[in-house]
Amino acid sequence: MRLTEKKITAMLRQRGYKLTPQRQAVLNVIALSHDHLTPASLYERVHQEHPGIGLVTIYRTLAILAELGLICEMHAGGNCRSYLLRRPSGHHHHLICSQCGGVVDFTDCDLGELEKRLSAETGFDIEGHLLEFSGLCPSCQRTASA
Amino acid sequence: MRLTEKKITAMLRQRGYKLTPQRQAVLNVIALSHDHLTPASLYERVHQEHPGIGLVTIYRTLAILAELGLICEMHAGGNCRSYLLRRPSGHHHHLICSQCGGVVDFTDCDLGELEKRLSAETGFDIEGHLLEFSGLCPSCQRTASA
DNA sequence: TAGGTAAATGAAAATTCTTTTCAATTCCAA
DNA sequence: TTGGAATTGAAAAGAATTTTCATTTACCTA
Ligand SMILES: [Zn+2]
Ligand SMILES: [Zn+2]
Ligand SMILES: [Zn+2]
Ligand SMILES: [Zn+2]
Repeated sequence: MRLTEKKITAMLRQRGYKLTPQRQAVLNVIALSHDHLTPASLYERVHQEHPGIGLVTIYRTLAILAELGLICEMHAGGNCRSYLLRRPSGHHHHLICSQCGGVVDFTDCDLGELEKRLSAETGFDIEGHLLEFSGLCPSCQRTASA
Repeated sequence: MRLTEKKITAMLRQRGYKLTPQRQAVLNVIALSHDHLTPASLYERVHQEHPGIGLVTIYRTLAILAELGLICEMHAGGNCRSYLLRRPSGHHHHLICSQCGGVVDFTDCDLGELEKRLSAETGFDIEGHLLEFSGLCPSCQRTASA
């Protein structure tokens, strides 16, 4: 069990959510994974170890984690329902490998200047931004060139 | 009929697609709209003028437009199936009003430096990026403060 | 300017994907 | 322990999207 998972279980309890074995199993898979997971792929992984756990529980657990802000939503590959454990707690973005789905976080997006300029040019009151980079991770680059 | 729509019908023909009244109606709505539209909202608008046109045709037309690269996919609001006519033909991004859905394009994202830095730090071979700003357009700001 | 033909259409059925319902079970604070 | 609210899985319901198919239509060619 990782530190991140401990923190999460604490947060769950804090909000009155129970810590069931099913949730632990789902959390474990999410916490240990470094790629983004769809409900279906998460279910697949969880199901291997715990065949009793249903897809409904996956959806419900994802809803709770999203509510608590513990997971990040990914958009790579045109999929709006792919999630990753939130690792840096503050503002950050993701670099996603288009081959293996691996994700690396980065925190300094430096979009302040651009935002100011756009705001001035368009009159928009800018509230937020979505930024993601995609490419090939070092490991997948080797595979590709082999 | 706008210039953009003329170009589009030409591209359609070029690829062997027929120019049916149904497609013209769908194109017309997309070309004249400045907000992003989901298949359902597009259907709703098209249906008002042309009640015979079915939702299936909307989906099929969207698929063609996407294939030809004539529409942009939006991610704001967690919806991966919201589209907008592609206005600048080159690389560009969007500024989206979270209230009315209006979209403004901008072309100079200046992410080259950041991309270089991330590439050096992570070893990723970066292929592309997704960038969207969201906020309130001038008109919706007035409504909000009233 | 017909006529032939491949493409397109709409309705309905079939697939996904996601949420709701509900009875049975389980966590956990007292 | 035990009471009670929260959670679970199965099944049903609902929403979104795709496929199927018989019929119609655009548009190239003669
Ligand atoms: Zn990779
Ligand atoms: Zn940022
Ligand atoms: Zn607006
Ligand atoms: Zn860009």
